[in-house]
Amino acid sequence: MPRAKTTADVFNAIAEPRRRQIVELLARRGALAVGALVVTLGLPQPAVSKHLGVLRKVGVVAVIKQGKQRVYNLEAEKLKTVHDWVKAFEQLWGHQLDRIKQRAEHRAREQTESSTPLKPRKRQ
Amino acid sequence: MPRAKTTADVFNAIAEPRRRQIVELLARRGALAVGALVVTLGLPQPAVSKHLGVLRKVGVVAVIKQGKQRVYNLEAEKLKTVHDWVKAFEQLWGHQLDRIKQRAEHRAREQTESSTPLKPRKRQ
DNA sequence: TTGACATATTCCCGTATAGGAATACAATAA
DNA sequence: TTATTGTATTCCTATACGGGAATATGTCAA
Repeated sequence: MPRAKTTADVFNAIAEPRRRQIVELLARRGALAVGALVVTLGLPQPAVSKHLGVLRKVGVVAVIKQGKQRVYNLEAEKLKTVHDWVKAFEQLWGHQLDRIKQRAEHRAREQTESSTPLKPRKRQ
Repeated sequence: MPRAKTTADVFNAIAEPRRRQIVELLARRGALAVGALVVTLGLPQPAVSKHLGVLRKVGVVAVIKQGKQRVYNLEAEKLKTVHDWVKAFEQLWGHQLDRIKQRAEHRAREQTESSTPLKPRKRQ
């Protein structure tokens, strides 16, 4: 199986730096038409349209027609998925790194059903 | 240019569901040897080793040798990059979605230097 | 040594890209 | 209609994947 499609989920969609840039822009400046994004990003228009297509397929942006323009705006809630996922590990960085690592090394002993006897590890 | 390497940055690395699973496991159960991950994930060992290789290259996990085992543990700080990125959009979801959309539509008018005059948009 | 176990690496394959170039489509104006 | 502007789509190519199978490497014990 190859890599998942970029449109498979939000994680894949925002893996591409340009697409993250687009998200940032829409967040900072509100909804923007394709042309505005083209100018700001300095990318060829088809490239921008393609990236927007990916973001749209995963629901991170939405379009509204406005004359001949297509105005894209951010659907930030869709980023909540990612937020919630990383947030779960928030407590693991910051301060008590050492305690975490110790616990980790401790657990490392009861690995693998073959439970290889390992020399005792100085704990706590 | 093809898609960026999965080892290009943390965003690309965690785009793969199995790798997110590995991260979750290491967070929940502390450091684990490859064998333990193989058992828990139900994946062939080479697959697990490859995923760990990617996570290791971007610094999300670290290895320590322990006998013939390789014990991997999470380096959660590396996920902070992602956390910080999405956190910036936190305020955009939640309640006042409508107000945001309104502002967006408002801004949509001063798009594109060609500043196409657009008919006023019914608001509220 | 040899053997057994744990893990990593290599090779193959079908699939999916991102970017560039060219073109198609849509909406409006004249 | 035709022309023009704004955007999307198609075709191309080089690159990179993830999984499977097979094999290599490493570490310890006998």
